[in-house]
Amino acid sequence: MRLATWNVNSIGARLPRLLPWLEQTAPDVLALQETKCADSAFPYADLAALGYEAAHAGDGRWNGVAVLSRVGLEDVSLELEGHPEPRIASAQCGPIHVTSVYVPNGRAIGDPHYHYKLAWFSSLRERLNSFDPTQPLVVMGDLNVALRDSDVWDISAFADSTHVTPAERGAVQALLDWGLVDVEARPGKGDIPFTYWDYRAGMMHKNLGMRIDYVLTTPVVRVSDAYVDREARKGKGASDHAPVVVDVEV
DNA sequence: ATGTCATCTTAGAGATGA
Repeated sequence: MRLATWNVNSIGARLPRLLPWLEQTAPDVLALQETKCADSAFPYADLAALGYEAAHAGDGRWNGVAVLSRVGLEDVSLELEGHPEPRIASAQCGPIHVTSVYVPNGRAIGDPHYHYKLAWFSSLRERLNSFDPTQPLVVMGDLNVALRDSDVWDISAFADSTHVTPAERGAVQALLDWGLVDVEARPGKGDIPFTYWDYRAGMMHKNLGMRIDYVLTTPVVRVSDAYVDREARKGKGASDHAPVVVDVEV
């Protein structure tokens, strides 16, 4: 099976890039983040034409997540207890239970959104208690955390910044401690497999990026290949995130 | 690194968030 995750930064704006990418890459399951789309405007028909069912949580301008699948879509859940924003969507997709997550950005250390981010992570970890780490399970999406110093272009630029604090890293580590494995994409042409580059200041051109999009799997999901599709980040009309593509066997 | 992008309000540029 081929799994992928992609923060598309508006599915409406990205549809001319997303649909050809789906045809070319042909994932069996795709987790989307930042659809920025009311459910009534979600392009179900365009996706169905390519063979995908979709479970979408979205309320308009901000956030919004989805799970697309062409191998079945059962037991859909769009809720994280205590957190009404549409930041989680999960479903059983064939043999694997898949969850798409868009973790709050946090904005600045000490900001109310920073505490919200940590609380959201805590709820996500609690939610795992209703699952079995010996079963095939994937949690993927935009975690808005760089686990290691090497996951950002220059750690010295992140003094007093979010995404790299011990508390945020600890929140991701808690997911790993439950039994999830952080799938490491193979490097491209000698580059670090960043997944996000700011639109501003030529960051993509200079490869000043961050690895903040993750595919986390239980160990029974055997990974045969994983890569970041940097081509999808290039050119006109790109998202500021690149997709992460992972081939697995269950 | 702060050089962009997407969306909403409301009719054209500013606010917001990332």
